[in-house]
Amino acid sequence: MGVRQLQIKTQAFIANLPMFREMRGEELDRVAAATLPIHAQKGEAIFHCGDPCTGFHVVVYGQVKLGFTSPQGVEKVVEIVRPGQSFGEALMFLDEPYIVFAQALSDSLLLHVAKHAVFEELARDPQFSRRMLSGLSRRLHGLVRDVEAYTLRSGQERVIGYLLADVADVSGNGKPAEVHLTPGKSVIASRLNMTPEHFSRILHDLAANGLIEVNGRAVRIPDLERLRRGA
Amino acid sequence: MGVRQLQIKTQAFIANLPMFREMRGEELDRVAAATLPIHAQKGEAIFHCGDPCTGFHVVVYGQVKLGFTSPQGVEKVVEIVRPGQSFGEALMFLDEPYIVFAQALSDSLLLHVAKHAVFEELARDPQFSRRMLSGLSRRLHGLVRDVEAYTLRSGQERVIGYLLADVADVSGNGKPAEVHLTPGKSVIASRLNMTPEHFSRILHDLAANGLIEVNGRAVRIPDLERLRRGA
DNA sequence: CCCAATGTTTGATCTAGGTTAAATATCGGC
DNA sequence: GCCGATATTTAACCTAGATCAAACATTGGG
Repeated sequence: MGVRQLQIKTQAFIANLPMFREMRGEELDRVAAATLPIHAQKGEAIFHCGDPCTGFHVVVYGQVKLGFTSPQGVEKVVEIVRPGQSFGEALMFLDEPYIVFAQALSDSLLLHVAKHAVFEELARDPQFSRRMLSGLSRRLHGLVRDVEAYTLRSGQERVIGYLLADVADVSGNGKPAEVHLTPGKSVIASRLNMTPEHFSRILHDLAANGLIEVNGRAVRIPDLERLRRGA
Repeated sequence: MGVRQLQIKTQAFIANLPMFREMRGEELDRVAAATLPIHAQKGEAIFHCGDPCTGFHVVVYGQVKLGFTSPQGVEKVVEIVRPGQSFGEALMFLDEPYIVFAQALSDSLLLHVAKHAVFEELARDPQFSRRMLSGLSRRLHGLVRDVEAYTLRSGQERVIGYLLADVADVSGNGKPAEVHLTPGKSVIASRLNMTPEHFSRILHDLAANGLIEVNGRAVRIPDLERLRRGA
C-alpha cells in the first residue's frame, strides 16, 4: 500500500476517535501528517518504563497492556487497551519519562501521534482542548474507580465487576450475556490484582453457585441482575 | 470584613495558584467574581458522594480528606489535600456526581470556583487550557503511582514512601529531617490502605531498626538515604 | 496427528495484614 | 489540675489471598 493510501486510511481512522471527531479537513491533515503507524507483534514492547514520551498512541486493532514491573521482577497490569482507545496522553503534558511499560498482547496496529501536532491544535482550537480535558478526566475517574476496587472490594467483587463492565460493552442489558476473556485469564487476573490461581478459584466458585457458566475463555451469564447482586 | 476586602484577598490568593498564575487583571476579576469562600469546621463535610459537581475547590488553610465509604460503612481515604492544593477539577468536565466525599480534617478555609468561570476562561485562553491539562495530568500521574504502591509495595514500603515524600516537601535533602504526622495516624494509615494497628506496628519496627525516631506525631529521620534503602 | 510450549486448574500450605479486645496516651474543656 | 473523649499501642488470634507444586488443557508448529 502506498504512502498516499496509508495517509488516507490514517485520516479516516483518527477522524472517528472521540478526540478528533468534529475536526475539519485542514486540521485533520495536520494531525494525520504527524502520525505514524506502528505494527507490533504479540509480545513486542511499544515502550518501556523510563522511556521519554514523544506523543500518544491509539490502538487500531489488537490489544495492548500497560503495566509496572516491581524491582523483584513481578509484573502488574494496570490497563488493557482495546481498539479505538488511546494511551499516554497525560505524559505529553509532563516532562517525565513513562512510569509504565506498554506491550502488545496480540499482533496489533497502533498509531503514534506526535505531541507537537497535539500542542499546535490545542493552541488553535479551544474545542479540542475541551475534548482533551474530557478525555483525561474520564481516565482519572476510571483510575479512582480502580483504586476503590483495589482497596475496598474483595477478589470476588472485583471479578464480578470486570465481567459486568465487559458485558456492558458487548450486549444490550437483557438476555443471557456472553463475555470472552480475550487476553487470557492470567492477564485479567493481574489487571484485577490477584494471582491466576485465585482468579481461577473465583470463577469456579461463581460457576458452582450458578451465577456464570465457564467454557474455556467463554463465560455465559444467565442472569445479569443476579450476578450483580451475588457478592 | 466587607465584601470588597474579601474579594481582594480572594483574588490575591488565587493569583498565586499554579492554575491562575500568569493571569491578567481582567481575567482574574472574572474568576474571582465566581469564587466563594467556604468555612468548614473540623469534621464538617464539604460534599458527599453522589452530590452534583458545580465547580472545584481550593484549600486556603486547614486540611481536607477525600475518600470512599464502602457499602459496609468502612472508610478509605484517597487523598489528603493541603493548603494551596485543589480538588474536584476533573469532575467539572464529566456530567457525573462525585464518587468520593470531602471532609475537613481541621478548621479550614476553602474557595469554591464555579465551573462556568473556568469554562469561560478555557474558551478564551489557550494558555489556561494548557495549565489545566498539566494539572490534570499531574494528578493522573500521582494516582498511577498510588496504584503501583497499593498493588506492588508492602505496608512497610508504603510507609517509607509516605515519610520520604512528606519530608521532601519540608526539608532540603541533607541533615536529619523531621516529618509531622499531621492529620493523625489513623487518617494516614487509611490513606496508605492499612489499619491503624498495622501502621503503628510498622512505625514501631522502623524505630526498632533505628531508621526513624518516633515521638508522638513527630518523626525524626536521622539518615534519609538509609531509610530509602531500608525496605 | 503429535509434541513441546504455554496457559489453566487443583490441592496443600503459608503469611501479610486484618480483627478483636484491652491497656495506655493525649488532649481540649472546664 | 482533673475528666471524659479520642487517639494510639500492644497482644492474641484469624482469614483472604499468596505461594509452591503438580496435574491437566490448549495451541500452534512441524
